[in-house]
Amino acid sequence: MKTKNRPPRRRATPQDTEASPAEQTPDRPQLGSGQEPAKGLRSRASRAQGGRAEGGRRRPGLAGPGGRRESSIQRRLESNERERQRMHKLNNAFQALREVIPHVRADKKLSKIETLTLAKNYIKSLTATILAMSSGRLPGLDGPGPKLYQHYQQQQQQVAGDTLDAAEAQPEAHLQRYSTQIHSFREGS
DNA sequence: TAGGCCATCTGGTCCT
DNA sequence: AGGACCAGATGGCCTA
Repeated sequence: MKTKNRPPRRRATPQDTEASPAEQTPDRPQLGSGQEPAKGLRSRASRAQGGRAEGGRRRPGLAGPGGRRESSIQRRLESNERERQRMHKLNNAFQALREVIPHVRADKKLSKIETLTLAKNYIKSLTATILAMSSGRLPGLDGPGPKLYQHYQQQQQQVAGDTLDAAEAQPEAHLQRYSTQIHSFREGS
């Protein structure tokens, strides 16, 4: 696996697009995202927002001065901004998730798919650990142990039924898989 | 240079 | 009706 340790990318500002009018094409509207400026590079927002005829899908409806109505363009710009904010929230959530997954090399940022996969198996390993502790300590007595274990068994039977993967239903397998993934991520594979 | 990852735009669809 | 959500498209950045 390659490293994904590059610095966060900047986003465009209205100033950006104004600062590079030569790169703008007349067939796309100007958008403003209100983010911090870039250094030497056009931001994604700047690019895709219509600076050039590249970045993002090109729509015939947007083409040409006589393309869309002003109100339609304005709605699209507002929609773009909302979508951008939504994706930023999603990315913030990913970052928060990365920060609670232990045993990950600090200098290597997990990709989104790595984050989700590792988190899933981390949760499973924690569940297996809790079960091992509670069922061993409270066999047949009052308390969460037996109920939790029953619930877990039901879940695992469902998983096994869905995936036809018997190993997936074994708590030990979760811990093993998590450990393996941590190891592989650490090695940058 | 290829491949992986990402940000952004966009139109369609779902939801409130 | 308007916003949220989703997936496809596109091109830039980075590493091996």
